[in-house]
Amino acid sequence: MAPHPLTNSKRFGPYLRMNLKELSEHLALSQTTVSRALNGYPEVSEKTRERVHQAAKELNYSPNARAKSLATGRSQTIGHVIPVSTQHEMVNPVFGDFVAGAGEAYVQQGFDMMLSLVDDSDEEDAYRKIKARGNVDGIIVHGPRMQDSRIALLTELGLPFVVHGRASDVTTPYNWLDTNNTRAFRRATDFLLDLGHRRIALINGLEVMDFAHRRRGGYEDALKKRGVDPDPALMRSEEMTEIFGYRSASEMLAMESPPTAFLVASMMIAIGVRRAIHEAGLEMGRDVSVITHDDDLSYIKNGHDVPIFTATRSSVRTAGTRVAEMLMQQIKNPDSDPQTELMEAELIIGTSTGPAPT
Amino acid sequence: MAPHPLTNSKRFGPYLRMNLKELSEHLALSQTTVSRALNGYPEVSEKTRERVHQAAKELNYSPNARAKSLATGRSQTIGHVIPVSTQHEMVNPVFGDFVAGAGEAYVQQGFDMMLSLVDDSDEEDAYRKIKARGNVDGIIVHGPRMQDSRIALLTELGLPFVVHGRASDVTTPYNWLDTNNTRAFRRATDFLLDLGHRRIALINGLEVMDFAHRRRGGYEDALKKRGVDPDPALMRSEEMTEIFGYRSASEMLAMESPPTAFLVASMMIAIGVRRAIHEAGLEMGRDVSVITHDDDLSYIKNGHDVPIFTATRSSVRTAGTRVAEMLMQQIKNPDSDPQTELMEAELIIGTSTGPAPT
DNA sequence: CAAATTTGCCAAAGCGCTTTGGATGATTAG
DNA sequence: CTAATCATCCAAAGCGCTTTGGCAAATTTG
Repeated sequence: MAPHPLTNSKRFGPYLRMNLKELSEHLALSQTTVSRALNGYPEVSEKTRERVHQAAKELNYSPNARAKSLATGRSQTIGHVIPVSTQHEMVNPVFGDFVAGAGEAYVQQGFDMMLSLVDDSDEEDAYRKIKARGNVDGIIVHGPRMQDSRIALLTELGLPFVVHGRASDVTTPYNWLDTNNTRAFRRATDFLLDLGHRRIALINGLEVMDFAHRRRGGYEDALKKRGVDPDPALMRSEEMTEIFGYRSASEMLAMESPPTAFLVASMMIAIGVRRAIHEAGLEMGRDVSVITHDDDLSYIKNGHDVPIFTATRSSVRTAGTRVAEMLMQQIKNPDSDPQTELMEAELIIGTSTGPAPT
Repeated sequence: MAPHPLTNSKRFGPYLRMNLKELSEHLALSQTTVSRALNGYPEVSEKTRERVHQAAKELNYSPNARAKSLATGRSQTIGHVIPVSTQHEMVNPVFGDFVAGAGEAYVQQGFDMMLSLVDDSDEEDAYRKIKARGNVDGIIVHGPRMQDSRIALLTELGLPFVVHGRASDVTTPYNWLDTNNTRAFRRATDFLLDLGHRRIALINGLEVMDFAHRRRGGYEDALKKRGVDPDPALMRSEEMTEIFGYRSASEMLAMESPPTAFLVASMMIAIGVRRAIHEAGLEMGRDVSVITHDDDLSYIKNGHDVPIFTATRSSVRTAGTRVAEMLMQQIKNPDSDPQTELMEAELIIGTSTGPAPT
């Protein structure tokens, strides 16, 4: 009845954009055959397939992703959902490396990557919408908190997902990949205890975040096991900026009984702590020891050959790749059991630690 | 003839997902009317519109984005294309802030954001494919080089785009937003010259990148205008990491005639330079001055109340927002003339600069 | 050499939406 | 009271692809 409003001249830019119909007419074949040829189905002779591929390349044909996705029900797209609230998870330098790692995995398997900023306040609605709008086949959940309602919601929605991190309070099984934060910080604390330190400060990330909560757990575990009482005056928890590290350390170093060592949650914090130590006229590694967690970020490397800081290191970029692979696997095989993966951090020894001053 | 393979039970997860047909049957209305009601067309009575909205909310209906986009020819999605080559632009901490800023603008106007990693080697093919696949309405070009073939290509393809930065060698008009890098570094250099510094080092980003090239231009301009010959031994150019800053400064400070001031291209470099200065037993701001460019990143703030470093500051997050807005504007109004915007950086005075030692 | 397979291709339906060009009944004008 | 005008709503086509079920022609089989 009605001609469709989008005429060719409107749809195509100044540059030609082929569609399947045109390509098949050009080849004097049906759309079916061309489609099958391009998608590697067996019901087409090698000669024809060759011809089709040739023509597709010459005429610069790529199938329209939206049409394809509508027809197949799969979008070949992964969503990364970034919670935005007071703090912006995304601007965290860690995010860049994570996403870079994931991106590599997507490219390999022909997936696209979509970012969505979601406000904490209408989280539930947002995730429902993502499902309904249907432009992703699955999502990666960033920044899990200790108790995170998103996991139950997504399970209920039946939208495949993998969590980067875990939510301590969720007991139902789900897909996650996490660093063994507890163990890393227990080891780091042990290392400092072995060096004779007893007043060890913890400068941590926000402890609503699951990873920060676990790190603190490891730290306290280790202290208690040696009969050292965790001192609340030596613990801070906030967003992991340089300033936060600087301020915390400055203030603690000014205490009557200052810490002799700092265990901190990120390179940025560590850099701030180092500044505070210098400013106090002390030397790092001699007067005060520092251990940091190191996400092995490309732009904030912990030294080149010799590490600057003693650190618990775990590559967040590798994590990104693995999480992406897990999700794509899950999408391919929706009935498979939930996968989990725990990455161990390695303790690398730099020049920022030494025996406790006597 | 053939029933479609995707049955309801397969398409829907365990959770109900409404489509337009079902919604309209539920309301005893045609799909046309429901569609018009939801999209605010006038040919529908207020009472009906009300009913439709009500039902949509109750039944948790959101239109399928892929179908909608196929029907309208618009995808409501912006692509961010990240060149990956030796270095990974994306992992640059700047990227996180930029994308966060852009993301906010997208949310406002109901756009989605898609990231694509594109290898430099098959750039042309990749951009063609992006156009053909048609899942973005426009793209944002990151990391422009001095001569950047992407601009001509995209213009030819007729795919709306905005460049974050500029390409010096491209003379045809196109949409861009840039910081006035030349001016910023000229001012910074002038500032140091005014303080009596004559041996001023430049620790720059990769100079194939347009922004770095311009910064160097500003620096050299200022020097020459005062009759100071730019000394190649005082100039370095590489990826802007902490290590690079540290190494460059260490080496230069060990020269026979070391620089008395450093002009550097990023906070990370500056932090490395500071480390080198401390390690050399010098004091920043007294023995050696440092000015950095400061992108005002959320996680690498240049001090709180009092800036640490004297800096040329320009918020990359604001840039992200503006670029996104420009692109959406351009998409809405494809025939409008190319827009350009030049952001001025402000010079903020911290404690890292002082008169040249005599 | 006829019958049973196999091979290679095709027409048409369907994915879920928008939009065109009516149609229908209510309202107003002549 | 009839004709013209509106205000609402609808059927159906089309966006560009995949996939089902068929159907000739070529090949193999008995």
